[in-house]
Amino acid sequence: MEQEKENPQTNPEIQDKILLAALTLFTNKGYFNTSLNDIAKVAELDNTQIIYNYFANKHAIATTLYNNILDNLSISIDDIKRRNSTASEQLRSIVDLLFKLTDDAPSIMHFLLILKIREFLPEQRALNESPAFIKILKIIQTGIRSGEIRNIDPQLANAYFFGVINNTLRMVLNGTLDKKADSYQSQTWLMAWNIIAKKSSVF
Amino acid sequence: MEQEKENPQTNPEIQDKILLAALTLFTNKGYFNTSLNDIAKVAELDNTQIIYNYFANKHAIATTLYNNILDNLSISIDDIKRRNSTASEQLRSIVDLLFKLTDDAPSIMHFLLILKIREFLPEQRALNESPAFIKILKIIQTGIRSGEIRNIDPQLANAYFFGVINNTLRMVLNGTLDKKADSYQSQTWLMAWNIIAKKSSVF
DNA sequence: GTCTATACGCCGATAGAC
DNA sequence: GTCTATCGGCGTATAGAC
Repeated sequence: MEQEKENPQTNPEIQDKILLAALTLFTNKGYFNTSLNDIAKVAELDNTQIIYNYFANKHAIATTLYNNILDNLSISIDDIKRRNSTASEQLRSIVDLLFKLTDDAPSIMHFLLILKIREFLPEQRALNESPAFIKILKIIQTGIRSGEIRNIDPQLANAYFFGVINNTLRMVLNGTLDKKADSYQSQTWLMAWNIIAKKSSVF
Repeated sequence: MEQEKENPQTNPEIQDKILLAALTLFTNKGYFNTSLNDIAKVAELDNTQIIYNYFANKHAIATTLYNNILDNLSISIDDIKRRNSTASEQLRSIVDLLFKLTDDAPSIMHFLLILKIREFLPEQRALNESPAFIKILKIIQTGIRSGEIRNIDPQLANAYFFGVINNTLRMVLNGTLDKKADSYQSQTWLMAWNIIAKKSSVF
């Protein structure tokens, strides 16, 4: 009922088209302003009802989107942790990923940073309770123990660091900052990192 | 049609009750999950139709709420500018106001920081184009000219400073930070100010 | 100005022919 | 698996009696 059907008897490309159309529409107009008809049109389906071959209902489309995005993020973070040893390097790589996503896949970042997901997926756990975000908090905790990060409440460090990062990206997404995210990245990273770093050794 | 009726022939207290009920419900459940019936119930009206004596439609309720909140904010900022001379003092007072509001009127801050207003009020200008937020940007620009604030893009300074402030308040509002906003205020102000201040003279 | 009744539109979802 | 037809519900808004 609430999930993606397990055996879509049809083209998996169509499923992707539906998900992509839904992502675009949800971020542009909002979940409640988007009808299944809208999704079918943007996905270039002949018929609205085709959607029901792939998803039980509109809600299931949003759930799948949400899970796909968070799963990918979680996998990327695992990868980053494997490739980098220090908290500083790991956070630096995560910031790198988020800025890249903002330029290359703004809808995904819009979904994560701007949409009020609880409004249409009330049964899903909050973003900061998802594996991806728990892993980020753990990186911060590790950084505090290793002495890289100042000894403050990890949640506060998290709030400060990603306050700077995410707010900058939000302003790129909504056009208040008019250049590509990429052009703000190095400066923004420095600012965010220096807030929580033990010494401002980066300057 | 889209506005509050000019001559409500009835009790203005009822209008306030409707607005307060709507604010509560919009922030708790979201605009689209809130029906006029819900609002009537929370406002303790005998009848849903009474709402139409005060507002042309649901949309007009949201518009009035939005304008009231932004008007009050703008007035408070005018007041703050009158009472304080330096950019640092003015920003400090604005932060003070925002933290107070978070503890005393969380719905208002929830409306400002968490709701995706464009989704249900698409015709309204964006938050950062409202008088209140333009005034804040001007304070930052003044601070840069006077040498209090480092010479960077004012919008970037804005993004960094309020990234820290607003993200902290967001986490208080959603419970990720479990104490009152008040207990994080002085530390958070220091962090935010030191990002944009010319010298870290505050330490 | 209050309140009941009801119209109307939209949209999600189902049924069933092919 | 496609597609047409249609149901049913919800919620906004109107009409009109009192």
